[in-house]
Amino acid sequence: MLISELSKRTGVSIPTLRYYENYGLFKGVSDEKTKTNNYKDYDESIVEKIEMIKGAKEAGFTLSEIKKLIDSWFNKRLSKEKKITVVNSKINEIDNKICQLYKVKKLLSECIVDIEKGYC
Amino acid sequence: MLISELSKRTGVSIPTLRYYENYGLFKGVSDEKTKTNNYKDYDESIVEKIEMIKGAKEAGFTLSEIKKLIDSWFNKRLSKEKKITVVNSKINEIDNKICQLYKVKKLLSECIVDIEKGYC
DNA sequence: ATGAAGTATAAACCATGCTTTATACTTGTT
DNA sequence: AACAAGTATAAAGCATGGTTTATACTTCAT
Repeated sequence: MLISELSKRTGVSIPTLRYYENYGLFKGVSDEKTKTNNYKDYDESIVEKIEMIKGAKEAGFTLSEIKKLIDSWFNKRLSKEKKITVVNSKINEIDNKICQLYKVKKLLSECIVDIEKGYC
Repeated sequence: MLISELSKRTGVSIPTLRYYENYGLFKGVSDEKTKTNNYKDYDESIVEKIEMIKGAKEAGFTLSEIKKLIDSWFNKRLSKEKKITVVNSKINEIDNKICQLYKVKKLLSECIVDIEKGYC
């Protein structure tokens, strides 16, 4: 598919998609031999990749972190063990974030009690 | 306490503290009458406030969001009910973020299975 | 009383993650 | 054939959340 469809499918704006592609998060292919233009083609796997990027971003990861994750993920030279190590360390980070969020939630819940008591 | 101690107590750099103060997240007092300087004094409640800011930031809230929360929190003119509404809506946002993090975690766990099977 | 260290303020600078603008080529419709 | 709409690239612009720099005053130890 072309970039406009990719944008529709993922809900990510065209400039942002180009920014991501330029950043190295994914790569469309432009078939230089058979086509007169250099329009790029994006396949289904890229839709999935972008959904993953969106999720990771909402979870608070930076593009640089996401890129590292994707790079190790699709790097054929990396051993299974090393890939798993990278992904597991991200899972740990997510656990920490979840833990942090529960702490803030607790703080805010206490805050509500204080408000009800008229302390603030 | 003075700003350098506040920095030590909270682990937040002095320029960042000044940035936050300037942003309106808290306010030190400089006693114009009794002191020859204009050094500001920060009390214990400000340490707590900054811990809260740190937590909220790690949880992914922007300074602008945090400011709104603090403003409503300490705004005497706001009714109990309105304060509680503001804080509850933040709690909802936190729940959503937690949910999102679990989704990404699930994605990464599936990814590990794929790596083990040699799919990527 | 002098120099090092702490404080304050303002302004410039910087990285991240985009968005906007400008330019140029391609395609598709009429 | 011509014009709107889509694609590509590069560069500039922008908001957020700081850090760095420059300048000046205050305090503290000697």
